Amino acid sequence: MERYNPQAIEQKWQKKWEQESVYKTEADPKRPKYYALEMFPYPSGNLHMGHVRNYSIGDVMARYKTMEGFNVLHPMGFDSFGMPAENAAIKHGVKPADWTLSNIANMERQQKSMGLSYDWDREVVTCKPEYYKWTQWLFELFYKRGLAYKKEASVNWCDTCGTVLANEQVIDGKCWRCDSNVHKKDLSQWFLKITDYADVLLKDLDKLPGWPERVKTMQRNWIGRSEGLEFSFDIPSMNDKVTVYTTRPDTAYGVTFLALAAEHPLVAKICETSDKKAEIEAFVQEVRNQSDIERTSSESEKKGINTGVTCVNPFNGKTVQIWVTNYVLADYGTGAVMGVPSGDQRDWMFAKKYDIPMILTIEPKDHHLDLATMTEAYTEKDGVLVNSAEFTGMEMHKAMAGIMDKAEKEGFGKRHVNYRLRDWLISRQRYWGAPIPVINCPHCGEVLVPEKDLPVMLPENVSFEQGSVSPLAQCEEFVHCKCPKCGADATRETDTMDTFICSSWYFLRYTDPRNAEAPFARDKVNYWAPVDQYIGGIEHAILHLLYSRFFTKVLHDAGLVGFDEPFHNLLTQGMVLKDGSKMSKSKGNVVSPEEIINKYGADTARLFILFAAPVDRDLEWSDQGVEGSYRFLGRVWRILSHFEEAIKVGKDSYDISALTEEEKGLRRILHVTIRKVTEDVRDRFMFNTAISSIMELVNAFYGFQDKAINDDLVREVAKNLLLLLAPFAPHITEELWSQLFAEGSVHQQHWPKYDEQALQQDEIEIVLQVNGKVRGKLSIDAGLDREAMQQAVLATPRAQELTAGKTIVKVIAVPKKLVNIVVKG
RNA sequence: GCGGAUGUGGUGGAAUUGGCAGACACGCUGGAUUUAGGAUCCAGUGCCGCAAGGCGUAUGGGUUCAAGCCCCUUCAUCCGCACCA
Repeated sequence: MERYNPQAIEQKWQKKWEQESVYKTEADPKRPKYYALEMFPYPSGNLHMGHVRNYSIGDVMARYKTMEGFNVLHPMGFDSFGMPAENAAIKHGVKPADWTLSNIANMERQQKSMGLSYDWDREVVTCKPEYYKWTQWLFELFYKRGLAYKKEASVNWCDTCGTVLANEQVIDGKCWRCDSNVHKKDLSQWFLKITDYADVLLKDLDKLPGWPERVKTMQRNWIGRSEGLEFSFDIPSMNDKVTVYTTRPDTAYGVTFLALAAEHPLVAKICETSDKKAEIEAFVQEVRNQSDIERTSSESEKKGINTGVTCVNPFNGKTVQIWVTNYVLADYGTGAVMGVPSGDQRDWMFAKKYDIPMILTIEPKDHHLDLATMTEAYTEKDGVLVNSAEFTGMEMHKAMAGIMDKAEKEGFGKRHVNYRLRDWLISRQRYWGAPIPVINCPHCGEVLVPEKDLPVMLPENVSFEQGSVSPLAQCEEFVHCKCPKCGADATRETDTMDTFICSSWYFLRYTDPRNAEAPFARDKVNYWAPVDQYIGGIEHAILHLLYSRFFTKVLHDAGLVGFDEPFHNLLTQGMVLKDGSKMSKSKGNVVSPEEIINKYGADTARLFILFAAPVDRDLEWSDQGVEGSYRFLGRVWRILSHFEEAIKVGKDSYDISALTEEEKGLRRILHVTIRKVTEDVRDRFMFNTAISSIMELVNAFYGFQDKAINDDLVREVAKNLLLLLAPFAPHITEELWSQLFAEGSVHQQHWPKYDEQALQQDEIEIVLQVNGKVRGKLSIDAGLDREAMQQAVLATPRAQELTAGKTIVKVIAVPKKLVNIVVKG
């Protein structure tokens, strides 16, 4: 046999697999299915190592499950709408579609060079009309179900991207994509009512044991459910009311002021009649000029202004001042907060600064507090009420319930659940996205584009000028249309949808990708979906994974799918690092997958990336490590070449009892390896240790390189070695399989099963300990029970020597492991 | 500040249920082969020590015959959330 030449064999097999449609899949209700999915990429132009890691993990699972007999769906596609294509158009004058499609072509080529087992016939590209038609159709479904609406709101605006952003896309006050500062703007925008699903999105996280705890925690925090009381203070001078929300109704008797957000509608109303109008408005302006980061930092100084207007605490009839402040959030709760300095640290600091009185209402159970000597608010969630009328003396949790009952009974308040989660802002003032299929008619108002007219196509001839308004809004032929209801002249919605909409349902489209009548057929989606194993980066813990769950639940409620969670199991892979930090152009530490594949082949690249670290941990790239993986594949090639004759003359079925002890030892290692690799891949995603155990098998095989060995055993070892390695290194195993076994593709063989008999040993080595310290190793009969083992060990010369002149206090024997002799003296 | 994760040789990492710490690999050292280099094959490689032996899984303590693993303390690094009333 020739030398291992990855470049030659990899291309050969990739071509052959494609010609013979080896990875094509069809739904087959008679067979158990397995849906393996990697997060589809944005077509930036080139694969990076993170992609290689992602796809390598997914490909191992898909190939392994196929060999286990599952009907496997393993598709790929492109999340191809978004800003970068438009930026390329602005900068270089290329059309976003051309830029995107040529990037896709290049990335597909790179993906194909990895030898991934995708069914390319199912490819989904979100920027193609055949796909975004259904994205628009789904928008209309949401609209019809009352889950899509337009409203005027204070929204996040990114100047650089020239568009609004969803809350989830603002990271530390900055744009998730371009990292520039985000500020608030009042605009009329489209939202999806994800808040209607807040509770079920939260609750159903408990139905996902196959998700990392970390991701579930992040989603729980993001949804941010809290229970409390909403109640109203009367404003006698204005004949009005102001409603507050609190999770600490037990402190309601300690209210000494009322705090409003600068944006609260009451502020403007107060200004209408107030003689402090100018002062208040100046303060409001100052607050609104602060950046989001400043405004929401707990470190910022708490400031406010007394409006001079007062309101009445319905619990105790006390009159308190209404303040406008910079620390109350306008869009959480009611935008108004009861101020209890003794029970809340923020209120404490505010009251200290402005000399607002305090009332103590909660004390610890074991001692009294004195406002005069306190240095901070008492915020423990444990204590007894004081100064609280009929609730004085009551334990705080009991009081909390009692106080809420009182508010509800007397009709000035109601128990209320609040969420941190906001509705999803989905309109974007950009061109390269799916147009929102809505027409604005002067007579009929908002009208959906009829289904027969979908998709609303993106026009091709638009101009891109940086800093201008959305190209779509400038495109006359796009904007002007007739109202589908009354036929009058009307205008189109010129905003497009957030690309996260496109990616919230793509995994369903894969099940029926060419359907022209519907987003997917019910039988197909219900056969293949939900996804059995989803694999991707942790960066989508909230964004994509929350949105996809939301979509799935809405589609479930609409009867389109028979399940209500999209991803059964989730694996969040670690990052690929170089020199301790994430690969990036600016750091100059990028390793190009294409170069690595050209130099060593895809099998080496895949093997290294799977071997170098557990899948969920960050992986440090090592050029020397890659060499090591390449060397290992060379070793596999050489040892099988060396045994070529034996493999070919060996028989598949043979008399195992004829093997020598040494040969039995090798056979035992083989079957231990089969067990280990199976369990590591199937149960634990421990690809690194699966590969290391295959390496041990190869090392053991080398031990017979210059020795006489049974041909049948050689054949058995070689065959199973290739089967075990096939999911990790698909090309080299296919090539060796075709040369040595020639029974069709190695990837269409059955996954090997280990032989329980082969694992048995007559003699085993156990450890001898004295007082817990290792003092020797002994070989004993494997069949001995605890008692017999103890006797056998104590009788050995080594044990005698170690215990001579000492009193044996106790002997602990662990079958097949060790004997520990506890001695004294 | 709150929540979560992680911490093991020179390096990446292994130890699945409390039972031989360091599998496998990188690197390094030596040997074989080779005109030479490379490649390959073999052996060695936690630290201290000539050895016997001792020490050793971030820190300090505890439980246990036995602890990387369980409990408590402290520290470090990373991630998420963060004026959410």
